[in-house]
Amino acid sequence: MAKHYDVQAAETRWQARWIDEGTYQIENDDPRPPYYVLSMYPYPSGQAHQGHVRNYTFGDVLVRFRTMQGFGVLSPFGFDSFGLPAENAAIKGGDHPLAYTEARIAELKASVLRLGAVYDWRREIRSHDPEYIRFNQIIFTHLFKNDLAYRKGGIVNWCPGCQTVLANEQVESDGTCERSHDLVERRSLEQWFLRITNYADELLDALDDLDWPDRVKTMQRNWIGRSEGARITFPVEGAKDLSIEVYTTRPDTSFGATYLVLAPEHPLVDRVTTSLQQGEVERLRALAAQQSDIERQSTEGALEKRGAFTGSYAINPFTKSPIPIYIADYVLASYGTGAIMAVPSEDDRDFAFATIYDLPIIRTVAPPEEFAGGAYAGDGLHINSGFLDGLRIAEAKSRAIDWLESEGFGERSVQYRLRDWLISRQRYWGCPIPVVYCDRDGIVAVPEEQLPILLPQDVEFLPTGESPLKHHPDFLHTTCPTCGGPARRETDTMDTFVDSSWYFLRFTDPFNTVVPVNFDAARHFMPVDQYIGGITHAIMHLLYSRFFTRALGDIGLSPSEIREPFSQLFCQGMIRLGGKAMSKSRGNVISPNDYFKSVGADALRLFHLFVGPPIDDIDWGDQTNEIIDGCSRYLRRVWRLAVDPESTDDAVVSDAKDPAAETALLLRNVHQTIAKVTDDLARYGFNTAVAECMALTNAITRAARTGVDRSTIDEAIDVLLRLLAPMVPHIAAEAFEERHGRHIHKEPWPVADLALAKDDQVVMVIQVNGKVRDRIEVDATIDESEATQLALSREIIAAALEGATPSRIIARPPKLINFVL
RNA sequence: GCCCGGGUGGCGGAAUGGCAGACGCGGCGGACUCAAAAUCCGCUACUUGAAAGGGUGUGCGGGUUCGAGUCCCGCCCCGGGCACCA
Repeated sequence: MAKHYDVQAAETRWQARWIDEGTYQIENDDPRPPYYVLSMYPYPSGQAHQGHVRNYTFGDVLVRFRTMQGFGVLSPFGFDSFGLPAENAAIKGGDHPLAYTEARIAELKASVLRLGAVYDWRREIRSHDPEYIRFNQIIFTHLFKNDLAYRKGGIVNWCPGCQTVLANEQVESDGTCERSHDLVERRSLEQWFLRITNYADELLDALDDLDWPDRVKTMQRNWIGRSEGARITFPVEGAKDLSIEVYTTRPDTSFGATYLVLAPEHPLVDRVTTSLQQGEVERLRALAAQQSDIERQSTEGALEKRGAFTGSYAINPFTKSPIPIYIADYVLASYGTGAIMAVPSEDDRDFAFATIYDLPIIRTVAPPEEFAGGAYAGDGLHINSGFLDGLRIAEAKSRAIDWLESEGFGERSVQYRLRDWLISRQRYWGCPIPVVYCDRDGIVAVPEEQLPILLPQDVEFLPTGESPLKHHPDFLHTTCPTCGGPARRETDTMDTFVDSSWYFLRFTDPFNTVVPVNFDAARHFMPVDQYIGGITHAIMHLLYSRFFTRALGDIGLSPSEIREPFSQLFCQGMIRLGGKAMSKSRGNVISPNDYFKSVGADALRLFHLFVGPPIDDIDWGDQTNEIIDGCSRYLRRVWRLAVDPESTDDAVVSDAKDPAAETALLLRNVHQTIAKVTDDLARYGFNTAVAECMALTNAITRAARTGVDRSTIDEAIDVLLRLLAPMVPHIAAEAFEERHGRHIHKEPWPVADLALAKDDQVVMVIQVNGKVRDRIEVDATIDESEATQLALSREIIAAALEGATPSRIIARPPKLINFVL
């Protein structure tokens, strides 16, 4: 009597067993070669969605595959459990963020367990755990002491929807908040920053050697935005002690600098503005201050209203001529020196501005004959440029800088688009910044032994837009750790990206209660061999993590030789429903739970692996359920083949051929499949790995019908089950146990015997003038002349040649022969 | 505007410069069944042809090559990222 496969029972039984037996627990002194597979830890949003399923399935396949290959695989899981949704829910009258978050974690964890993804759960991290908070705060105080964390006032991004400031990385290019999509405002506030800019060059240069997708590397390069040029000092005419420094990437065009432009917020604006121009300058400053970034960066609108003359002049050090000083909103205070020299002949914006304000335009690079007019940014010979005349751009640049340096008017300078990372948030549900403000001692970091500073539980969540911590006297009022006098506690919490910037290091030894990172464990497992997650984190999380890994190393909290956290990164495609990315905030989520109940986790996993290349986006559409049913059907077929062979024996015989040849064919198939699947899994070719397994299944079915002996078929089935084990772990385990009483996930990965995999008969294609005219089966060792003779002996070929003698014969035995007339 | 991807049957997708369409979905036909479901077997790019066979075909136009989905040049379309950064 055939054994029925009860999907629910089998899947939950194996899931319990992997945990109970600690199959995927790993010790830090494990003697096997280490291998670290990590899926980006999720924000706990409740039930898993298909994006999670996809991510964790890919990771799980690698964990199980590498384990079977003999690696000591570290596969941890955790939750990025601080964040706004929990607090917003509380404000809307829901549970306390803590209760809310833990309930959502429980839901998500249940889905992950039910998917059959395996982790060393002893290592689970939750960002809101007091222990994790403590280490986060210890790291912060070390960053503070090493001057990598600092407090600074200035213009910052304020999201009215989230009621907090944001890092530059969290503002989209259209000036909206990356979370809430509210228009971000500019406010002048004092905030906490981390000095990521100290690492700008290293973060940029190290990208070259990283095995990451090019688009992610490009995005990081653009974000860091290194540019090389010069700072040039322009003395202000008639004011001995006053000069304006500009940054330019084109010092070679300095002879064409016909005016200067300061950002409206530039500190010298007041000093260079004459009383006559006061009104005009004030009008523009007021306008710029109230404008959002989006308006200010718009290229639309009349430039007439966007600039103002200050009334003063500066001396161009190259020409010694006085040039007017303007202010304009298109010059950003935060980049370079907040002031530019305008060269209208070689810069589009300057050209447009100069045209409207009727400022002189002097060409310093000769444009080509056919040039239509306007600003010319291309290469050419310099003109009107004194000692630079006749030079091309590159040479002129370096000569100009040499001159500036020798004359004392400026120097070579490198600028970055990257700004320091603003990490303070005016919200409750995050890691408190462990600092107090004392009237006597100023800003004081809380000593390590007094950490963690935990969030008070007894707070009220009101829709006032202010952090409840500000109104919690017991939290707010404290004593200064230095002088013991009264002090005020910092009420801002950290950006949750801080939590996720080092959790992968913590995973290597989360049991350690003394230090954030255990050096030995980090050296053993780091860097992460395979990091898997969405492209949405291409800049923020991945850049911050690269920065943290370096910074922690440099301040002695982690081994300093570990510079890069993730040696290989894989960004899976999105899942779209109705043309839109599937996400909880859009409410177009398809829960995996229904599929667990109907077809089971294996079928759903198989679908995600098979449907297409993992890097591509997938559309969840009308056909999706049919494909999932097809996956389920395939698995039932494998079950019957492996556990219930009688059902296939019924159909036997009709096809009986030469059993010896068929047996050899099957064996060849088996070993070719092993080679292909092994290769595919190592390079994320999951869809083709599945296809190969299906093809092998077809071959075994046919072999059973054509009289191949039982032992060869059994051998093939056992290989098939082992190849499938990482992808569909439950049914493979159940079938293998049924057949052998052993645990398939403790079996070694099959190794291809290349001698057996070799074809001895192959199909040779015969072409005439590159067109396929015939194909014949030949010996794989056939040589050129044999192949040619054989091909010429074919009637079809003789007919195609029409008696002519080929002028050329391209022979590529045993695959192809091409007669060229 | 700049920088990445991508464009292959009815659909998802395969193809180290060498048989285009593996594998699957859907469809069609058959076997089993009283019947249905399930399962199994076969066919399934387009076109012409009764058939054998022929012709055409990987977004468009050129090129390299004995041979191009694949390499090169120029376009078109789709998706994504960046964009007063001096």
